[in-house]
Amino acid sequence: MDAYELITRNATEVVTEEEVRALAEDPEGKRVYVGYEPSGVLHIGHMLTATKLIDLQEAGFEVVVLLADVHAYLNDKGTFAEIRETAERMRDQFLAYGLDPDATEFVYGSSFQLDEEYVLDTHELEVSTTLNRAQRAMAEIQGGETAKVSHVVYPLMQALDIVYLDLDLAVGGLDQRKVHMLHREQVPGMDGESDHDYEARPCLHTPILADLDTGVGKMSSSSGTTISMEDSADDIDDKINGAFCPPTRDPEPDDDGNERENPVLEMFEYSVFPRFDTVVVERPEQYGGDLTYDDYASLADDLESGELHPADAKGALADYLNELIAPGREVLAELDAE
RNA sequence: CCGGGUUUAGCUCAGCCUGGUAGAGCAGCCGACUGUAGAUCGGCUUGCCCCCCGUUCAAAUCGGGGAACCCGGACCA
Repeated sequence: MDAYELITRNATEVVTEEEVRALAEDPEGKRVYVGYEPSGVLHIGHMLTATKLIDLQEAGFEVVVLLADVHAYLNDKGTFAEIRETAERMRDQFLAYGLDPDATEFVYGSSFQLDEEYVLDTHELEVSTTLNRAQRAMAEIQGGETAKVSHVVYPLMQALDIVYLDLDLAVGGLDQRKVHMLHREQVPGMDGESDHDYEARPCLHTPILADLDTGVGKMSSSSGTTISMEDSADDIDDKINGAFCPPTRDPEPDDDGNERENPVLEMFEYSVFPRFDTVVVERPEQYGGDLTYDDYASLADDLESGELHPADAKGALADYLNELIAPGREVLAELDAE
């Protein structure tokens, strides 16, 4: 697999291909980031972007993980002290998940976002950005709540973070795309208070997993079923077993006409195969014995043809997810024991 | 600052006028059927009715006070 392929695999959107191809020519030492609001326990959505970061490390990138404490504060996630505490737990879990400690820099947002230059730049963006624009950028992140002033400042700061962290590439879930587009449109026109480079950076967007139980919409960490670092092996078995999984890549819409995905296949594609060269599906002799797959496509083909039964696929998915989660689960147990 | 509206199950809401300690839809859970899930059947759970005070034998319901949120007006002479 060449560098560009590795950098962009499983990405639903690359903005722009040309710019990322240029990075792929010499990825060594280039800087990429993802920003996360601190959260006590990583869920599979966090892990999905982390999987992409691991790809990028493999390609030679330096990874910056922004522990966005100020953003979490703006999004009403608790007192600043509480947020800082969960941020530390989050860092440990990312390392347990497989980020290379020598190639990963963890940065607290508050370590630079309160500097005078940064604050003035934020105000410059406030002047140049319409309320509508900022609100639209935030809509996906914000959820159903009524917009607060903090909600429109939030995406402006994200646009600036990419500048202040001296990045070459920004990564995020597809829900971050409007924020990234705001960065690309607004930042290049800035006067800017600092010595950083105010050029627009390319962006890479990872998929958003479908809801585990229905295949409709996106998996939510706040409601419904999600896979997280604190799940026991049994929890994962139960959750995966309950997942929506028709024997097809492309399920029919539900009765209300909502598009549906196959979340079991999505997790194989986006979480399991990027981290394991081969996947063994253990299967009782009566159903034909074990199956081995080297890539996602052949597994999905077998599910569609009926060669691989969904129940067996689920068993294998649960095992591999458990393997990915186990180190983080141990870290959490140690932290909680203190 | 002024005015109007809203607040009841996880969600959307009905009930309030005409007091008798709560309902629907959706969601969720459990079973049956499928070697998974879904669909389909069958069954089940859930409530500081925003808070406080009062009236009453009895308050989600009436009266008073307060809170949160939504919307609007005014201020710009």
